[in-house]
Amino acid sequence: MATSAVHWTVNSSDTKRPIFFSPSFRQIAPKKFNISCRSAKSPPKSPPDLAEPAAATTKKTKNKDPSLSLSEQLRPLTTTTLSDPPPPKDQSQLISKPKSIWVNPAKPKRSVLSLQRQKRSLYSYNPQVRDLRGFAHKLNDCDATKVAFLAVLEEIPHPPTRENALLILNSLKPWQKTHMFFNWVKSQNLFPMETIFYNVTMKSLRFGRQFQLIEELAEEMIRDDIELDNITYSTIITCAKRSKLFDKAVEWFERMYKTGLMPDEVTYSAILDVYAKLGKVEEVLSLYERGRASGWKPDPIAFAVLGKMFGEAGDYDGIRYVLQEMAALGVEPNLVVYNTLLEAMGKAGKPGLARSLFEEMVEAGLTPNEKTLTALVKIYGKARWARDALELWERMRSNKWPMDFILYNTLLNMCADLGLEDEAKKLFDDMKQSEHCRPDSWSYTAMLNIYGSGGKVDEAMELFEEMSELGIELNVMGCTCLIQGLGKAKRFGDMVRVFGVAVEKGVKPDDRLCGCLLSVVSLCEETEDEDRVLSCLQQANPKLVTLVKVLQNKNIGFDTIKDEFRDVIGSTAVESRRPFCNCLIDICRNKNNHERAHELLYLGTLYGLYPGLHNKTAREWCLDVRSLSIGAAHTALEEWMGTLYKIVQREEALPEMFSAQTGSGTHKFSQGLSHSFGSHVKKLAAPFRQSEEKAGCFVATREDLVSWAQSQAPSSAITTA
DNA sequence: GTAGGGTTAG
Repeated sequence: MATSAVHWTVNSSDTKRPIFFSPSFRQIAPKKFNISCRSAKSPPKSPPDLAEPAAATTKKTKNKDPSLSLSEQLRPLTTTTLSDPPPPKDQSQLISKPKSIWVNPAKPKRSVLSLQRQKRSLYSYNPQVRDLRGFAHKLNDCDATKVAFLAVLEEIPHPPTRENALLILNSLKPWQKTHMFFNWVKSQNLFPMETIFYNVTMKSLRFGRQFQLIEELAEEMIRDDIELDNITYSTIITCAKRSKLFDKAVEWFERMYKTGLMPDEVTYSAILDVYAKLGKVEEVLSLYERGRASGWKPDPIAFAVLGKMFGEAGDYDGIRYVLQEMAALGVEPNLVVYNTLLEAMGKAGKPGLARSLFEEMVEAGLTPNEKTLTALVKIYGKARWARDALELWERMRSNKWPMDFILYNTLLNMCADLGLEDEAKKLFDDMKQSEHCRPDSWSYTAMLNIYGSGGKVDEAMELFEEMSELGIELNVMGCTCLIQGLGKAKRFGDMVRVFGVAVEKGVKPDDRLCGCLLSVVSLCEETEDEDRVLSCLQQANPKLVTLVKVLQNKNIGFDTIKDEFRDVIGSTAVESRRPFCNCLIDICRNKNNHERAHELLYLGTLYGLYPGLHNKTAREWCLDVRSLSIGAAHTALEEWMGTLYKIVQREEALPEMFSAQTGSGTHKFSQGLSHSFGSHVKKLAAPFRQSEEKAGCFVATREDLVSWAQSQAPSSAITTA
């Protein structure tokens, strides 16, 4: 056994423990990463080797036997992590030595990263800096053709010595210019091209996402025996990452190890981010730990990477782990870390904790920036925390915290989420008067959302005209909001016109827009209007129109309906399936075609569009219609009453309580499902009454229900399936 | 845009 190998496993007999095995870590170990599953009992058969420990005197360290790639090295870890048996129960040592550090002078552990960050060379002052900068600007401004560039190069004010060339190279902006200048300097053969020239050029190429060129330069360095250092590798890796070429990023990291170069913390956190972006949480954590075991004290950037990763996974335990690690290591979170963690808290669905974290940040003396506030506003909006959102807005204004147009738009979206029409209008006007935050397509969309759902059709149409005048693009969501508002106001003519303009301008109708058009169909009273709306829908989704027509043909049998329905729903985006079914039911009910409505509800249930519609416990049966349209909710109620009637007739067991949930419609613009459902209960003379404690909840006892059923004539009017 | 790493919108 290679005892000098990097620690793959935790030996329960070890007296020295890495800090990450502290009890606090165990309490909050992130999901899917149970370190305790690793045991010394079954280490990999041939523990892989990484590099030698860094020698204090050398800048970089070579690996004597770099035979295994990183992924090969990681594989045993990831395959054993989940399959190994849990460790022995005796954890008393862990608890008694939470702060011990993974360093045993008698048996030094292999390092996975160099603790010394690569030093940069120092610049000496160049007295010609002004001339050279000016010249670089000339090169930046000239035509990007080779001819034009070479013509300007003739005017170089001082000879292109190493220092002069480097200064110019550093001042060039578009990657094409940097690349041309680099090639020119190389062709002059005045001095050997050192690593720094490649690094500067690569950085510029990275701005242009020119990964292929960067890779060519790297290969050229290898060919010409020019050293690739940590700066070279981190630039290559991050360029690949930003171009979403993750396999390339990993490949170059592995190549680096194979040449024996140790990553420093910059390269190391770059690769952590690569694995994080790939969603490889276990790999990231094993790299993190092994870095920690090498004596690395991660900096805020590394923690931002971890925080982002856990946020993307919605993993709240992971977020707590990051906070805990920072506290244990005495690393103060900076603004970016706070921003990342706030965002992560939002994604993990923890608005209250996000709020506390924000207050902690402000108390620590940090000033929130646009990104901080955007994250928080979004969280409050999604949580429907109107009071917190408005208080925050007030604080933003009084503290003069920074605003940008993304924050403005997020505030507008928050207003739409909360139905804050006046506030939205004020924000929108602020934007119009501002210099740098003029309303864009997003802002208009948010306003169309607010006006469309708030029934302010004239205001919405005014914005629509304004957009045309200002040349602001109407996107599919704005179009949907507008059509929704116009449909509700029964302004079918305007609706058809808006749809036509939108399609003409390139809006591609999606399933949400089709669902919206379908809901407008359900609102039509005149055949003429219905035909106009259907003709729009015909352009967007002809199969859906066919289904609407088939449903209205009473001669067509259930099996055909079922086939057509399955066909349409199967090719519909998942989030639009239930709305489609709801609208189809509404359309049938409006045409007094109740039988079809019941068939559709049956089909919707059959294909899983209404999960959780019925909830049964021994004590209570509940009908939850909160995600149903009015027509669908009525249909479901009728269906339920029919079923309950039969159960009573058959004298089967019944619970004590029955309830129907419609929701109370906290949203200002909600349709009043509760009210309409209540009317339908009355119409059916169903024994439910509105609960006094809970709005949007209708309740009945077993006795109510039994006496109701007994009072019904056997040929009850209630439709039963 | 200091030769290299991390954060904002349906």
